[in-house]
Amino acid sequence: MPTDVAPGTPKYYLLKTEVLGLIAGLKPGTLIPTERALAGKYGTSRTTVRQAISELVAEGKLGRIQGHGTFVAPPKVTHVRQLTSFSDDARSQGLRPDSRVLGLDVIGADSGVAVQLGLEQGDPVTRLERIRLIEGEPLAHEVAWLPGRLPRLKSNLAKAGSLYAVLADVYGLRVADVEDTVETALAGPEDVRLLGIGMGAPLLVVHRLARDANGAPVEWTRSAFRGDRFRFVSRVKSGG
Amino acid sequence: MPTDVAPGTPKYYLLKTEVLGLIAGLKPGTLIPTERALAGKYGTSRTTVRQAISELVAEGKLGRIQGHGTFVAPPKVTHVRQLTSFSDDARSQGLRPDSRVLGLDVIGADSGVAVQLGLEQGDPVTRLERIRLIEGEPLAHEVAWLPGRLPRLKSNLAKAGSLYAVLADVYGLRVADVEDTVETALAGPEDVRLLGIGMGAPLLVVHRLARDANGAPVEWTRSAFRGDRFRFVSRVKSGG
DNA sequence: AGTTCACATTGGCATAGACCAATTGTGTTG
DNA sequence: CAACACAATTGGTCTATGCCAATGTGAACT
Repeated sequence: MPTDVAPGTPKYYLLKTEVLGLIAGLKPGTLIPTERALAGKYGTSRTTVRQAISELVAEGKLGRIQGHGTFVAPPKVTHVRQLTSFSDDARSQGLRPDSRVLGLDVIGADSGVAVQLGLEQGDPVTRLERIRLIEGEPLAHEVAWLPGRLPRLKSNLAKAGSLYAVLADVYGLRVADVEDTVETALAGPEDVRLLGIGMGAPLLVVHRLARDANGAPVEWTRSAFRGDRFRFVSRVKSGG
Repeated sequence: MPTDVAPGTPKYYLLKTEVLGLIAGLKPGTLIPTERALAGKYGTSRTTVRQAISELVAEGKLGRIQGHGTFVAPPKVTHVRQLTSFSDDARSQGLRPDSRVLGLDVIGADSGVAVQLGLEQGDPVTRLERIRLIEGEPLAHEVAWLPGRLPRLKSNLAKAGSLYAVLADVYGLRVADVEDTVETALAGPEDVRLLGIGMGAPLLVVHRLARDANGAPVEWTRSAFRGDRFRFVSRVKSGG
């Protein structure tokens, strides 16, 4: 461990940089020593080792599986969050996207959804809940609310894959502009279950409101992306 | 504490929801019981209380000051990350922005910066390091690299405030489009020192590459925003 | 009245140890 | 040879405790 450090730097942070050096250049998937081994090697408690490793996991540098071990994580996936769909974007990077529908129902809008979509509370909305996967790994949990009923959406969605394509081609709903809100959040039990991540793992939560050319809301979506596996890119061109 | 919970839910998570209920409706700034008091009240160890509170702090729900206490945090600031400047955007929301210049030098480009700006390693670049404040609170740490030398930038910047305004009006550099990459990161010692946050606090790190109308790089910036105090908004209009 | 200093309080960091849960390898059994 | 049972290993959670660092308070002293 380094000796010439700024005073006040916590020991777990030194250990963190130590482990970072340890894994530099290693291939993703390579197992690193166990927590107990690291604690012994660096003369610290397992608690301290866990804090260091927890942060490296949160940053996407390491992954860990209970009963198996801690390993070097694969690099983050870059997601260009434009009008393009999740699927198209992934494919353009040579990645194999997939989507699993967890639920598709017509329900009464709760107050939050009603406000966003400009409806009255209780008005019928279509709720589509999906898990987004890349290379077979679940990376995002997405719940979309669409105004009204969309008959046969499930089968249409199965055929086309992309929600925006189905909305445009089948239902004549064209998205003209979107507004995304991006913030950080921490994984709760549901995120843990659906995404296979650890409690408290950082998430990038995106709320999207899509409108058609007349400004009428078409879609209100909440997406929770794994913060350790994702980064977003947005491009903006000047009007002038 | 709740009794009818999903099996396998950690105790610290129950405590977290408990505290969330405790602070619902309280004004920002209100002090909550001390960690030791909560540990006693809920029959847990202080370690567990700290884990629950740490996550609430990371989510921007609580804040804490050593020696003082733990308190309800003010709501997040929403930042519309467009071509508009930080200052203009804050002002448009009725907030008082400020900027503190930490450093302004001409240096030789390191390899990373050279790649982004399309220069050779060692070519002169102007490095501008700033802290961004809103309502007197430091919320972001920003380092910008600009190709070449920009004489008298410091005084011009002091007059205009906005970097983009100075670049356009004084140096004739007009930003035509930008590409932002947003990802999560965790605060290290330097972020802690500059932003007054806790070790390991979540950050929203944005890398921006700005180009002029000819596609020539104008600016390469790394910004670290406090993830507990910020959310980003981006609007995209369809071309068609 | 103002300043200084000691002390109690509160959060920050770290230790040591215990038990649980998931995984994996091993050996036994059918 | 396949299937199952079991034990070892490894990460996940929690307790109990100690000391440090920053803050605020109040007494003591100019």
